[in-house]
Amino acid sequence: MCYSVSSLTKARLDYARHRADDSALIAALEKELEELLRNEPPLGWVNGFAHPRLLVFTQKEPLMPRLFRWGLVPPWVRDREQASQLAKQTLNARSESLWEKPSFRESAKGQRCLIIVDGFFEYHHQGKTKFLHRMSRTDEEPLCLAGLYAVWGATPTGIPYHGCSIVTTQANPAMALVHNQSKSGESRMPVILDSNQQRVWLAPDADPADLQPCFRPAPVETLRYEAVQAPHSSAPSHDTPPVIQPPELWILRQEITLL
DNA sequence: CCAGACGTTGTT
DNA sequence: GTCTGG
DNA sequence: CCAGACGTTGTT
DNA sequence: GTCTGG
Repeated sequence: MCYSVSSLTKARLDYARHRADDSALIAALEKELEELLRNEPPLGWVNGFAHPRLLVFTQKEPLMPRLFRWGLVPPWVRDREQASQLAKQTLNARSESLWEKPSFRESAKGQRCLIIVDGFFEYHHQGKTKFLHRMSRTDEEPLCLAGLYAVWGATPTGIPYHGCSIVTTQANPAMALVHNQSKSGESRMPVILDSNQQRVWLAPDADPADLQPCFRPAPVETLRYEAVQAPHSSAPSHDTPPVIQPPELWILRQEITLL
């Protein structure tokens, strides 16, 4: 799950308000953000395998906006080829196994981050037809996802690669319906942090037990679940796919409302 | 010992 | 050429 | 994004 | 770097 997101300039800027509480700090942060995003195209739809740059706030510098590529490469990776292979395997990180996986455990200890997007995408299947859905917050705020990051290839020759990974957890009931695999198939969603959980996730001294409560699936009412026109190309798109209302999804709509 | 993996999701 | 999988 | 598949028969 | 599988 969570292999595509959207990340627009407005949402990125909106987020500045949450990262600070006095007006001077907010102004400074907004300035940093505008600088950082000046030449950064807005992404209405982007596939993780394209490794786009996403807006993150790190545990080390919680008030400094950064752009990290989607796809974490652990520091022990030897060569470029292996790095690009790893980056494709680390778009997501299971919250249940963060502490054991060689690719994630060092990042889990000291390189956690917040990843700011305004939506993520998932397919709903009906027979041979699939309907792309976009999930966003009902309160119109950007989504703050739990993330891990790592820096790779800090050599004299090249610029190091900054990569990140989106932490996932069990799907909430609405996501399970949208992502209708039912039965033994387990459905997943990204870990979405409220403002309290954001502080916990970035706390430098947090241990696994402290972080566990962050992994609770977001309440159903936190998100809006909309069918959208699936992009024709897998290339990153400036435009957010438009919302559609196919009659085939009337029952699904009803089921979600009744939750 | 040493080469090879190191990951996730969904099987509609 | 087009679809799928990672 | 981009590499890889794209299929059938018949069973040491 | 560390673990697993053959």
